[in-house]
Amino acid sequence: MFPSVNEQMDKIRRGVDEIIPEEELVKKLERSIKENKPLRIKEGFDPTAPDIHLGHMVSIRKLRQFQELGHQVIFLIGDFTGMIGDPSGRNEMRKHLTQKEVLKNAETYKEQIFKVLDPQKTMIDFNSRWHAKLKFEDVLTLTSKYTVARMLERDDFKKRMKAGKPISMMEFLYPLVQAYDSVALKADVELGGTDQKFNLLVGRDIMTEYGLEPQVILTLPLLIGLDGTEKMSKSLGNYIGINELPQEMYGKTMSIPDNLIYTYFELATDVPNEALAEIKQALADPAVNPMDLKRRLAFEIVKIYHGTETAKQAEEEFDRIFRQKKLPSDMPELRLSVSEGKIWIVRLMASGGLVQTNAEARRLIRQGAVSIDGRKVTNLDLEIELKDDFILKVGKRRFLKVVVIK
RNA sequence: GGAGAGGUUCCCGAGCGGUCAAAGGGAGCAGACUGUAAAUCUGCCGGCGAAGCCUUCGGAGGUUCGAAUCCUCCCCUCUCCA
Repeated sequence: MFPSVNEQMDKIRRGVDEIIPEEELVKKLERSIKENKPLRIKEGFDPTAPDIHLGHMVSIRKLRQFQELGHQVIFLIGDFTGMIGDPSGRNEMRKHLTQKEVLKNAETYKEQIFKVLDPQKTMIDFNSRWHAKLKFEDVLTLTSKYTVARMLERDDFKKRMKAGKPISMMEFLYPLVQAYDSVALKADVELGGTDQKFNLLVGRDIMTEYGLEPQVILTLPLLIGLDGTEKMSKSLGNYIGINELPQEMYGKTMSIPDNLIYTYFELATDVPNEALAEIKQALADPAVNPMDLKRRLAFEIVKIYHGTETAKQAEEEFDRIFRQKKLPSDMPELRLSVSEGKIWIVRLMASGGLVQTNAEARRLIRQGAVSIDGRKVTNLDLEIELKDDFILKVGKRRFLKVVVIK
């Protein structure tokens, strides 16, 4: 029923940062095979961020692999922990979401994760289910099982203490709250980013305290975002969302720094391990243009979320616009009436949605980024006579077709 | 409870009575170059039909011809002592 332990471990190990401890995972797998019982694989998600991006997909895809191996995935929505906010960095206490909002976000999650996960082998749960019921007494019991010194070992807390940054008591409790999720779910394995290592380890300790077999921890590298330095995140805007248009996805992928190509192949695509090795070699070869590998990467990524055909189209479109410098096959239109006579270039850019403010429009014109039907605009006061249709281009990739209605 | 330090534009971080829409870095955007929305270099980077004006430096008042800078109260944070 289940593949052999070795076979499973091979698959599980790819793209993983750490398995803590590996021997325990092997034992769990052995037992699972013997008793013909799937392992319970858990990962927690923030209820406020239903915009899933490639960074989230690194671990979600790993969950999928566990499903392929026959295991049970528990997709835990941290609607309770969400109001605390994970104490990573500078984020603050979150707003308490209503039941309605939580369910709505959960729907959004489903719609996205099931592009990759198998709904049959996915259990979606909410941690408010147990946390909301805990009495203060239970909370005290939980806190009695861990010490301040150990909690301060968390790298983030340590740094903030040193830097004189605030740590709220609530945040301080966060790892314990999350750890209790594993107790409630009796998880066999918990996945998370490398930044979650501490929290996941607390989960192990707390499970033992509650007389359960501790979960095995699997940490996955954090995917670096489009900027090439920070981890991919919605708040930094350096992400590729899996619901984005194929065109956007392709282009954004092409915008990653070349030195990230391999990592993206490894963490964000399905290319087999042998192909990965080839790619690594090719990247080291000065005769190979990294662009070609990046095109392949962009193609692979779009393919996962939109299918092969669409990925091809995205590629053609990208080539047309950026390599051949031609017009896109499809662009937003702005309809204006001849009766308006003339329109000021700056106003046109703003009303066409090409810029946010007039100042931005002026700036772009000054920088030589604006053209009409291919002719550069240099005059800030230009009044355009509305006679025939024309194409307004701003920068390399903002286009607007102005249609004049007669 | 006591004594200090601090809250600055998207982020980090300088400024400490006018020359401040506020140094520097990051992000972002643009141009050049190119092999790509890579890298690199250069420029821009609150708003307004704009050589003037408006809004911004935790909040509310006040001093002053003039405040991010000084004073008062309030909110928030940190450090040390208890």
